[in-house]
Amino acid sequence: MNIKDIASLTGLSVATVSRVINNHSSVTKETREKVEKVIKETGYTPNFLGRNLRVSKTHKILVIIPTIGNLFYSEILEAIQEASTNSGFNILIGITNNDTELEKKYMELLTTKQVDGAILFLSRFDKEIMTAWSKKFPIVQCCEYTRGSDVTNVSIDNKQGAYDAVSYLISKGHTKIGAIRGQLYFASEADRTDGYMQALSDNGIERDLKYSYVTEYTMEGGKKGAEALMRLENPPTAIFAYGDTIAIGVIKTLKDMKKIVMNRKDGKRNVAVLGFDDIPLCTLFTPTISTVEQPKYQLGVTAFNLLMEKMNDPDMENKSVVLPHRLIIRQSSEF
Amino acid sequence: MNIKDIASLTGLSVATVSRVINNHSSVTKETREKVEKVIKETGYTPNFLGRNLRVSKTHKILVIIPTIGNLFYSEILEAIQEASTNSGFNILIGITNNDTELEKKYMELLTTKQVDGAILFLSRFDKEIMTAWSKKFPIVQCCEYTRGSDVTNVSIDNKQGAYDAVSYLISKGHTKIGAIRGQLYFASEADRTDGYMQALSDNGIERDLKYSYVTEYTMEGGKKGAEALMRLENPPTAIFAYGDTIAIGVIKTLKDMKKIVMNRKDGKRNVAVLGFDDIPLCTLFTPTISTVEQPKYQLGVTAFNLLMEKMNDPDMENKSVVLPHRLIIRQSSEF
DNA sequence: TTGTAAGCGTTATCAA
DNA sequence: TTGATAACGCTTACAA
Repeated sequence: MNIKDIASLTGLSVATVSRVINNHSSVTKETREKVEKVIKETGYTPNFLGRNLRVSKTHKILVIIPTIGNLFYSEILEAIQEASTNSGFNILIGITNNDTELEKKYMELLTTKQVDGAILFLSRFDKEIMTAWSKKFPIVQCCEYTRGSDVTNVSIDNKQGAYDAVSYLISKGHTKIGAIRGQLYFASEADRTDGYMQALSDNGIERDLKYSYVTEYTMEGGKKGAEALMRLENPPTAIFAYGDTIAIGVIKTLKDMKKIVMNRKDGKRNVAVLGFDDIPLCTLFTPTISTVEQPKYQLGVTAFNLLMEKMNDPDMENKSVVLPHRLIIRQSSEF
Repeated sequence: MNIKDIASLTGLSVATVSRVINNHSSVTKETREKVEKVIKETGYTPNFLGRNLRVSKTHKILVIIPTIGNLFYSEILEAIQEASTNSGFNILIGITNNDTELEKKYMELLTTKQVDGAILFLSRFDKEIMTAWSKKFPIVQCCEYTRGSDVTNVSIDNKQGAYDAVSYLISKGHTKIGAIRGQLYFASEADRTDGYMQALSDNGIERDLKYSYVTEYTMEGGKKGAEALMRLENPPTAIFAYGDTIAIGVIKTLKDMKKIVMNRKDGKRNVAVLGFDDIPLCTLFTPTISTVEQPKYQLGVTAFNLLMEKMNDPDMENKSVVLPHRLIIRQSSEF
C-alpha cells in the first residue's frame, strides 16, 4: 500500500494525494475529503523512507551521551526528548561510556545522513575536528565545550560554580579541602578545577596536590576517593565532589568510617561534603547533600533550540550560551 | 558527493562501486582497490536515505519506555544499546511518562517505516491491539506482557517475586504488611499484587485493603505512601514497595518520622521495608535496602535478541521468556 | 486546481 | 567480472 495505490483508488494523481498528505492549500475541499476518506479506509501511512530521500531530511537528531545511569544526564535527556517531540523530531541515542571509538561511530550517523543534527555531551575531540564537524553538520555541545573550537554550545560557568562551592567551604572554616573528580574527559572538569584552585589562592590557601583524587564519575568512584583521601596523614576536613553521584559514594563511605555521624555528640567534627549538579537524590540522602545546581531542564531545552536554529540556518554564527548555576546549601556542608 | 561521482572518478559503473561498498565477492582485487582508494581520497560515505529506501530497512529499532529517570530502566536500556550497537543497530528512544497518546505516536515510527522493530516497556494497550501490532511488526515486550495477547516478551515471574518478598516478611513475624504500588499501568503490578495476596492467604492472613496504597513510581510517591500508611489507626509493621525508587522515598520518610532509627535503643521496632528491582542505590542507602532483584542486563539483551529473531523471521511463533529473579536481604527488612 | 514526470541515492536484476 | 537500467516511495517543478 503506497501513494500510488491511493492515487488509483481515488482516481487522482499521486501528486494530488501527496498534496493532501502535506496539507497543501491548493487542493479543493472535495478532493481533499475524497483522498482523506480513502486514506482512512485503507489505513495508509506514508513511507518515510521515500519522503526522507526525496527531501533529504530525517526529522531525527542524535544525542551522544556518556551514560544515562547518572540522573544528571537522564534528566537533561528527558528535557531534550520533550522539546524534540513537541517539534516533530525523534531522538537517536548513542551511549558511549566515554569510548572514543563509539563516539566516532555514532558521528557517522551524520555523514550517512541518518540524522539531521546532533547534541554532544562530550568535549574530548580536538578543537580542529570539532570545528570541522560543526562546519559540515548542525551540532551543539551541551554542558561542555571545546576550548578554541568554533561550535555552538550551552553550559553553566563551571569555573564559577566550583569557585562558589569551594569559597563556601572555606567560609565555613575549612582549609584542607579535598577534590574528587573524573578523568578529565570533559572540559567542565578542567574548569571546575580552575575554580577550585582560584578559590584556594584567593583565600591564601596553598593547594596540596595530594588532596585531588581522580576516579570515575560514579558512586564507586566516590567511595574510592573518600577512602584514599581519608587515608592521608593529614586528611581533608571537607571534600568537594565534581558530581552528586560521586558525592553520594563519598558520604556513604564517610558514614561507614564514622567520619560523618548524624547528631554527633562526641565533640568531633564531621567531614563536610559538597557536590555538583543537584540530582533528585540530594534531598533523600542522610545527610541531605549540598551542591551546585545546574539547570538541567533548561540545559536540555536550550541545546535543542540551538540545534534547531543551526538546522534551519546552517550558516548561523555559533554561539555560546551560559546558563545560571546556584549554590544550594543543605546538610552535608554544614559540619 | 554520491555513488555516481565515485563511479565517474574511477571510470567504473555505479553498480560496481556499490558492490565494493557492500563487499560483494564478485569484484576483482584491482577494481576493489581502485574504488577504495577513491573513496578514501574523497571521504565519500554512502547516503543511507537512498539505501534504506531501496532495501526497505533502517537498521534502527525503537524503544518505548516510561522514563529513564529510574535507574531500573536506564540500566536495561544501556544493555539494549550495547547489544544493538554490537549488531549494527541504532536506537530511537521514546520516553512516554505513561502518556498513551505519546505511546501511540511513537508506534507510528513503525507504520511509517522509520524503524525496523520495537521493544516496548509497556502493557496498557488492549490485547487485540497488541496482537495486531505484533502480526504487522516485529515487536517485543520487555519486563511486561499483555494478558491474552500473542506477543513475544521477556520478563521475570513478577507474581512469584512478590510472593517471595511478602512471604519473607511474614516469616519475620509481620502480619500487617502494607503495599505501595503504581497505578496499574503495568501488568507486572497486577502480578505482584497477586503474589502479595497469595502470600497473605497462604499464611492465613486476611488482606486489609487499607494497607494498599496507589501512587506514582517515584521517591515522591513513596513518601506519600509511607505517610498515608503510617497515618492509619493500626499502621503496618512492614511495607512492600513495588519498586526500589518507591522504597527509597518510603525509607526516607520513615526515618524522618523516627519509624526507622538506626541502632535503635528505645525498644521499639523499626518498620521493615522491602523493595523491587535492585537498583544500585539499594546498597548506598542507610539502611541498605532489601529487594527482589531483576536481571536487568539480561532482560535488555534478551529483549534485543528476541527482537532480532522476530525481524529475521517475521513468521516466527511468539515466545515468552521468563528470567530468574532473586530475593536479596539487606538491612531494611531485618527490623 | 490537478497531472506529468523528473529525480532523490541506492541496490539488484539481467545481460553482456 | 562488469555495466545498463529499473525500481524503491515520495515531493515538486512545470505544464495543462
